[in-house]
Amino acid sequence: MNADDERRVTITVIAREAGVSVPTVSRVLNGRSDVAPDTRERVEELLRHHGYRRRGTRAVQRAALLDLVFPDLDSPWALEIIRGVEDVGHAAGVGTVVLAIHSESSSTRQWLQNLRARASDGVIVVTSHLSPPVHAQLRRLNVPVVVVDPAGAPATGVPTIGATNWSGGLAATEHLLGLGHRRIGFVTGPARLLCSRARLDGYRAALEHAGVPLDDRLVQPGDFYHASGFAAGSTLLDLDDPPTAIFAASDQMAFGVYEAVRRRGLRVADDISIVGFDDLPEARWASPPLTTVRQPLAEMGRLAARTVLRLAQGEDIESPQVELATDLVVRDSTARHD
Amino acid sequence: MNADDERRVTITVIAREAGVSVPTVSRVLNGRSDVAPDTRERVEELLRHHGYRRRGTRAVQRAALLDLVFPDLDSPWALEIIRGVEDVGHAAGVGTVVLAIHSESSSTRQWLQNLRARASDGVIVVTSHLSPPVHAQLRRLNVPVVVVDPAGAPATGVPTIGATNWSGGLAATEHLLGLGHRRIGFVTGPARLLCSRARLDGYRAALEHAGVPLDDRLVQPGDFYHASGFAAGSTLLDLDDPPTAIFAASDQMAFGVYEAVRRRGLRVADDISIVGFDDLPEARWASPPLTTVRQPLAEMGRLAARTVLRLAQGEDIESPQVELATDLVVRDSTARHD
DNA sequence: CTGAAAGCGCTTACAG
DNA sequence: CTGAAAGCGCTTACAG
Repeated sequence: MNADDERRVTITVIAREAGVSVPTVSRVLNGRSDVAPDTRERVEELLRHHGYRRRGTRAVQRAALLDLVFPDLDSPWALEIIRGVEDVGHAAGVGTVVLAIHSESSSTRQWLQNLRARASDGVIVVTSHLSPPVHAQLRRLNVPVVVVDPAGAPATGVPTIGATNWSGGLAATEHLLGLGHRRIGFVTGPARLLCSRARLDGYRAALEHAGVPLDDRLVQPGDFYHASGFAAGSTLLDLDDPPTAIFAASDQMAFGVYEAVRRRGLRVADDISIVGFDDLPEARWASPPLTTVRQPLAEMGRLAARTVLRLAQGEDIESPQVELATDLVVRDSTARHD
Repeated sequence: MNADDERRVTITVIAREAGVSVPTVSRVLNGRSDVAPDTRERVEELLRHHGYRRRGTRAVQRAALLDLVFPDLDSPWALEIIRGVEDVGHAAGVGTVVLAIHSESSSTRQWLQNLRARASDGVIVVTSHLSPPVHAQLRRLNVPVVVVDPAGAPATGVPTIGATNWSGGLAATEHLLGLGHRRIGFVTGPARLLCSRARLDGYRAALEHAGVPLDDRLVQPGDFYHASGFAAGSTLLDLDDPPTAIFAASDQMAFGVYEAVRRRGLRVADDISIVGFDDLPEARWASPPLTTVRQPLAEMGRLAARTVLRLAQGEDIESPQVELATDLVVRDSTARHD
C-alpha cells in the first residue's frame, strides 16, 4: 500500500490528461451537475483508469479503511465474518467499519456519503443486495466491492465469495444415509437465497442417488432462525411416520429442532439424529455437540478482505467467483439407525 | 455535530492564542520532539481547552468515526456490544470501526496511527486495559475514551459503563435458594476481572444471608469459556456430595455444565438446576432454554456510543461511572428441589 | 527550539 | 459549462 500511495495520481494529473482545469475534475468528483456530459465522461474514464482516490494534503495521508456491510447483526454468523475481515484488515493496517443497513434505503444514502468522506478503500457486502444505483455510485468513487455469500445471481463484474452449499447439503444427507437413516427430514432456509436452494438440492440429490423416494412432507420451510427450526422440527416429529433424522439448513434451526426433541421427552442422537449447517462456535457448545456442515465463515471473511484490498490497489484477482469448500464435522448429534 | 463543525478551531487560532507560529502547533500535534517543554505544554493546554480536532481542507470534511476495541472477537458477547454501538453510531451518521487488539502492543501502535489519520471521534474500549501511554496519547489527540465492562479500577477521568454484577450474582443465587436448593455450586470467571469477583461476592452474600454455610469445594474456577464450564461442572458433579444446582458466571460456561450433566446421563432441571450469566441470544436457543442473569449488553454498547459522542462534542456527561441493571430471566433450566 | 516561506491537494466563489 | 484566482488547513524543508 505504501509504495503505491506515493505515486497515487492527484486531480492535477487527471486534469492535465483530460485537458481540463483542476476545478472541473473536482466538480466531476463531487457529482456536480454543471459539467458537460462528454467532459464528465472523459474525466470519469481517466479517474477509473488511474484508480484515483482522494488524498488530503500530501502530509495528511488517508487512513486505510474497509466497509463491511450486513443486512443485520442478529446472528453469531456475522461475528465469524467480522473476525475474518478484521484479522486481515488489522494485519494490513486497515480499519474495519462494520455496519448494518437493515432495510432502510435512507440509511444507505447516508452511509455512502460517510463512506465517501472517509475515502473507504473497499466494501464487503454480506448476503444482502446493494441496489444498482448504489453499485454505480461506488463505481464512480472507484471503490471496489466484494460480495460474501451472494443472495442471488451476482451483479456483473462484482466478485463473490461463497461456500459449496450444494456439496454441503449432499455430504450431510449422505452421512445420515450412511448411518442407516431412510426417513430424513429437511428444514429449509429462505427460498429467495441462493444458498438455501443449493442446500436443499444437495439433500435431494443424495436421496435420489441412494434410491430413497422424496417425501414432500419431510421438507419443512424455515428462515434460518431458531424459532422456525423449532416449528419445523415440531411438525416433523408429529408426523404419523416421523423421520429418524433431521437435517436443518442452519445451526440455529438445528438448535430449534433440539428443543422440539427435548419437549417430546426424546433424546438427540439416541432417538433422533440431527445435522446442522454452518458450524458456528455454538455447534461445539450444544449438548450434545452438533454434527454440522462447516462453512469456513472466518476464512470467507479473510478472503473477501484480501480480495477487496487487492482490487483497491488496482491488482487483478484470479477468479471473480469463488466457492470455499464446506466440510462435514461429525460430532455427537447423529447416530446409527437400524 | 454540524453547527459545531463550523466553529471548530484550527491550528491557526491555537497558534495565535499561544503566541507561537502555525508550524509549531503542527509539531506539537504530531508529537515531534523538537519543541520546548513549556511551549508544548501551553499549546497542548490550548488544544485540549478548545477541543481541537484535525480537519482537512475546509471542503474535505472529516468523516465521523468511532473506534470499538475488543481484546478478542471470540465470543457472541462481542456481537451484542457491536450491535448496540453500531445502532447509535449509524443513527448519528457515525461509522463504527471494530477491532481486536489481541495482546500485541505493536498492533496497538499501528492502530493509534491509523486512528489519528482517520481523526476518530472517540474510542470505546471493551473489558481490556489500554496502557497509560496509550491513554496519554489519546488525550493528546483529544479523543474521548469510554470503557465498557471495566476489567479493574478505571483510569482516572475515564467514564466506565458496566452492569450490576454483584446484584446479578445475588439474584441468581437467591432464585436457586428460593427453589429449595441448599448445595449450590459456582463456576467463577477469571479472578483478575472485576466483574468475576463481583458475581462471586453476590453468590456468597446470598448464601450467607440465607444462613447456608459456604463450602469451598463448591466454588470451581473458570475463565468464562465453554471448556472451563465443562471441566468445573464435571468436578462438581463428581463430588461425593454433589450440588443440586450450579450457577455459572457466564452463559458459555453454563453450556459447558449442560454437557457435563448430559454426559452423566442426567437431565438439566429435572436432575440439576443450572443458571448462567449474560443472557446471550444463545441462552434462549439452549435446550432447555437457560435461566440466566441478563446483562443488557446491547444497551451498554448504545450508552457507551452515546457517551463518547457527547464527549466528542465537548458536552458534559452526568455520571462518569454507570452500572446498568442486570435482570434475572427465568427459563427452563431451573426447577424446585425438595 | 522556532518561524517565514513554499507547497500540497483540494474546493469554492467569481467571472465569462 | 468552464477556467483563473483565491483560499483552506495543514505540513515539510530551510534557515537561524
